[in-house]
Amino acid sequence: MNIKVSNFNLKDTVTCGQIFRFKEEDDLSYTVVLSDRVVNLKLEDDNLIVDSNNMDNIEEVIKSYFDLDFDYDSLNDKLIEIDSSNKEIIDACNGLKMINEPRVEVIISYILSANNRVPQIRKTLDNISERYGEKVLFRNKEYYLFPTVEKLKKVSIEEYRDCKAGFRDKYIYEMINKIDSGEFDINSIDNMDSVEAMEYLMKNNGIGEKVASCILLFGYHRFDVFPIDTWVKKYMKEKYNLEKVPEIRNFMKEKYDKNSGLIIQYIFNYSRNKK
DNA sequence: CCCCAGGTCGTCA
DNA sequence: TGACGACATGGG
Repeated sequence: MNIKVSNFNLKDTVTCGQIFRFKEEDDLSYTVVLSDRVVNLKLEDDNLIVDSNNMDNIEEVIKSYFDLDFDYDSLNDKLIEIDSSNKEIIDACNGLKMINEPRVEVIISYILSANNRVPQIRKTLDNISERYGEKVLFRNKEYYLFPTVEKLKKVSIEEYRDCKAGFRDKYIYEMINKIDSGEFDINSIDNMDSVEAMEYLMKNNGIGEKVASCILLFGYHRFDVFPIDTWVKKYMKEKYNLEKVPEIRNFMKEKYDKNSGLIIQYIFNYSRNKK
């Protein structure tokens, strides 16, 4: 089926480091494992061609996951108004959307991201999914959904280690069990402002400032938090001669306030692609 | 064999 | 608070 889209940059949205479990196909379409199904997406002009093993409610599912109904244009205009040099950065990844990732998956994914490389994060997530997630057949190939908490609560620290989680094995184990017991309530974050939400997330082992902001940005659509990583640091050093994280944080907060997370993601993408 | 990765933790001052 | 080494894993 087709979905009419405008200003949607499928490639950058999928590949810019928000999500890990996707594959670029030979025809330049993207196969992505969502929470309850596998989808293949191909962009032809303003048509998003969607295929899936489960087409129920597919338009709503895709629009929600890829944030297609959110108005980015006016935010982008605002960012350019604040600093006209942002035009180059935004143009470089124009149409990039902030994905709405399933919450448990985004928490586990970014716990894994600490001191880790993207291919390794992906491999570990695939291992966990293959061992404990539901198998799905799509276009004659096997895929595995990210496991439910019901499944993961039975997984031991050693088993996470076997999935190559490394020293983060215990963090995942603890987090899943807190989610299962209700000690950590993934939905209570909706009722917190971002400062409270950061504190709530960072009470857990394995979640620091960087991981917490990724979780809020990609899992909770919070544009007022922003991860500061090596690529952003590099850009800030070159452009503004800012090196320390607190300095960068204050600078961005003052300059962009509620939209710092969005411009940071553009900067990340820009800086990383430029190499 | 060393270095590092979308960092965080524990420890020690 | 702030600095600093350790930490699993795998690729360069």
